[in-house]
Amino acid sequence: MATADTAHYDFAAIESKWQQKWLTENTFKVSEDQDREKYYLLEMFPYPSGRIHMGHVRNYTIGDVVARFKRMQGYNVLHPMGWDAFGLPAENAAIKNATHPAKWTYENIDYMRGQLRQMGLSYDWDRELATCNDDYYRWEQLFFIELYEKGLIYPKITVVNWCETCQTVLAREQVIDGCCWRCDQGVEPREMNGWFFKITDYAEELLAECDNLQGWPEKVLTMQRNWIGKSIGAQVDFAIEGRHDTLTIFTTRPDTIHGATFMSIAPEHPLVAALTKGTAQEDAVADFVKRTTIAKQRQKAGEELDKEGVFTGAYAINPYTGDKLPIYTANFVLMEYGTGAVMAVPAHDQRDFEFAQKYDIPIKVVIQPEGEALDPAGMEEAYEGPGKLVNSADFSGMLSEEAKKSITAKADKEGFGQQQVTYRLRDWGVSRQRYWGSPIPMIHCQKCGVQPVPKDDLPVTLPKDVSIDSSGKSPLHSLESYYKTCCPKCGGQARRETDTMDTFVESSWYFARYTCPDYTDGPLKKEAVDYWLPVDQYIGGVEHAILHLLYSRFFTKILRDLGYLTINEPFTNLLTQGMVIKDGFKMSKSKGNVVDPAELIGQYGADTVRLFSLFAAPPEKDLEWNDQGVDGAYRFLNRVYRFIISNQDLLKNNPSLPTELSKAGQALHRKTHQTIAKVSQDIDGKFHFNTAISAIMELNNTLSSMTSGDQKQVPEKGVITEAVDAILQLLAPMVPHFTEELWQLLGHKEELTMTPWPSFDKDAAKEDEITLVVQVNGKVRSRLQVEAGIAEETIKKMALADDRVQKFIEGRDIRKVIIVKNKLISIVV
RNA sequence: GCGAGAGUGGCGGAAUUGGUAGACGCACUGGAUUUAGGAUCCAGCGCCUUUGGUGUGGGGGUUCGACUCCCCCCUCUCGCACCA
Repeated sequence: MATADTAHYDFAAIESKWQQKWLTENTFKVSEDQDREKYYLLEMFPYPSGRIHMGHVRNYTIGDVVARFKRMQGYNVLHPMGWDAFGLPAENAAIKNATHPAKWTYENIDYMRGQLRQMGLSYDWDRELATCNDDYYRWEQLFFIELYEKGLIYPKITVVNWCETCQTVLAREQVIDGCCWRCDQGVEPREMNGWFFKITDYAEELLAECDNLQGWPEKVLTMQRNWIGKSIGAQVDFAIEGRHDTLTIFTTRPDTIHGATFMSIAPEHPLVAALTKGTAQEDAVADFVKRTTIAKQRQKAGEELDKEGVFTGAYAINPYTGDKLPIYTANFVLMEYGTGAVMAVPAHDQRDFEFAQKYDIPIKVVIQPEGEALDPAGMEEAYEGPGKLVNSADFSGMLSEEAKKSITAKADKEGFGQQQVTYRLRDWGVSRQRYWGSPIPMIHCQKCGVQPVPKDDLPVTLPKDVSIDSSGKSPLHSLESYYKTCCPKCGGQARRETDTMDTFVESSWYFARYTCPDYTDGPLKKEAVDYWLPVDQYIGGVEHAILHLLYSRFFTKILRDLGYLTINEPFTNLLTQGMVIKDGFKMSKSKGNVVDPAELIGQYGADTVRLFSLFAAPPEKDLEWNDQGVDGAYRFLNRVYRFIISNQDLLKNNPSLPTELSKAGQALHRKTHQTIAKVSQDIDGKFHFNTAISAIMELNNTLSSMTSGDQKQVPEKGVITEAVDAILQLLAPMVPHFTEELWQLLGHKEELTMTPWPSFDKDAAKEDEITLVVQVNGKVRSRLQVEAGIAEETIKKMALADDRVQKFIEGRDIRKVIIVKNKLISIVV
């Protein structure tokens, strides 16, 4: 510890001292305790990329403040940490550095664990887990098999983006202008067999339960709802002229069906080839399909292709009108949504309108908006709103909403259609042709087909003795010792599935495994999950608003249905923290605006870095990084430090509060309790750490100005002690090392971590003197110092007699006087 | 295009059952102290034509009183994006 006249506190010594103590004493270890109320606080676990960045610092600081705050409030707080350790970057790093993904990953974990400890985060390190360990992923292999048995996992052949050079499948975002992001070679569509989770079975529940997630930001819920994308409409079969098969379409506007003048189907639709085979159109259509496929692949995100299509030569019959409608294949129809085919109503759908104009197809109005008469000849765009039906046989005269029901009912009754609910949500494809992931526990037998690995044989361990070459190809596909196996059913020779699981599978249930990370009798220990789950507060970046959070919600529901959990939703409250920005951009290596937390911690200490990241912005907003702001945080801590050091003797005997207080004593006592109230409210549930810190700064400013040399009246020792204790207690969750050290220095026996959060005295916080604002015609003209609760008549007299007020009311009629109790008096002249 | 959110000093941000706009901090300016300081302390700090006026993206409205409520418009950020 430094001496009194030193300007800076010795953060390095203090921080390592307390970190050592927390580590060796296992201070934050918790277990189930039925007598205490639990609080499960979780931050999204990191990918072990190498070193922590500012985003981590911010995320984990926010979480740690809440954890420490709740602990001081008396909760049994579960606050774990682990590693989302599988994934592609490890393979890329392995190629680049000629190492092994496992080595790279475990080294990163070791390094980053040290960095997190340097931040003074209050984790129960006994619960640390890494998803690349087989004692973790073995359980998701078990889930996989159980879900397969329940029919919630199935294999499907899909078209994927395949890079022949790299021998791998590419995700949509890895295809850049139709080429591989890594080798820049052309990407081709390829049919591949993959495993799918039937998340669509849960679409309705996932959607409905959004309404119950009151602790989630509305923004995230909206994104989830849109992603699930429920629409209610009708499915209708159109007969195809001269053929026995039918064309089934989905529409949300059955009310417009009498206005259909053509049909459009997706280029990939199986009927396209069937309808044109051997006809004059065959070549033209095939050419169009090929061109469109390429164009779609090259299509950049956000880009819309010009509407284009080609006539197939076939006609569909509108079951309502008997009209013969030409069937086009069009580039804007999506195979993956609805049935991949739509009826086209140019008068009431903008896309169809544009298409009809281009190809000179008739436009038929069947909806008339109120007070307007649409004329097909004069229309410049489709009318998509509601209205009254016209040209619609028996349905003419109905309003859109009624017509939707009646028209669908007719289809249902006559057997050519029915009401249909459609979701945008697709089943979750989890197969990855990657090495560094959890093996999919399936076996392919020529004779018996697909067989799950027997549960007793789990885990299917990812072989470590492989080398990763620069091709990017997973070594598992050619590793004979791995894929060569026996069929569990017939015992014959069989091939093991060589794909691994999407890493999102691991992160979909880790929060549950934290409750019993060492449990070996199963994935989840009932007593542990029942006590700890759900997570009370989850904190992480908004970039996970859709996928990770949706998959976790889905996993919670399937684990419930498998009997492992009893909860419906994993995260009661969600806080999505903003990004860390510098010079207007998100910190990134490519922008060159990265600030390394390690350097800052070395320069200022963890407490300062924590304090600044809390103070600079409220957590849900982006944080603009400012090096000078860090200085400010550091200066504040030093001011507190110097005050305590220089008043050590006064504070050390821990004087108690006198019964009679001087005026100065009363004022400081009041400010202390007002600050306790403000900080408690700001942290609890609101997470307004920035305003909490500014309130503590105010208290500190009051304290130092009241006790500086030239004051006539200084507060009593007991009041000063109370204020100093409050400052340390209120700061404790944010700057834990700093406050512990000073707390100990002041002679407190119990660690601050274990000390209850201070309570505030309502009476003490009450103001007895108030500044009353006097307004004339809505403008502030004067201020009055009055006692609280003074009579309104007295106030009125005082205000009217005030010199500054007199100037503005002299010689005018007073029309009205409005008094807002303890706030202001407004005179209208 | 659709959906959500946001526009307040030089900067980060405070303040909304309508009631002192700019808390707290950064930067800046002046002073003190110091061998020196990027340390510390004191004072000042929205703008203007400063006994006053004006000001929370712009315009209008309600009100004694509007950052806050209502209407119109502009800008920015994020998400989705040919979803039939």
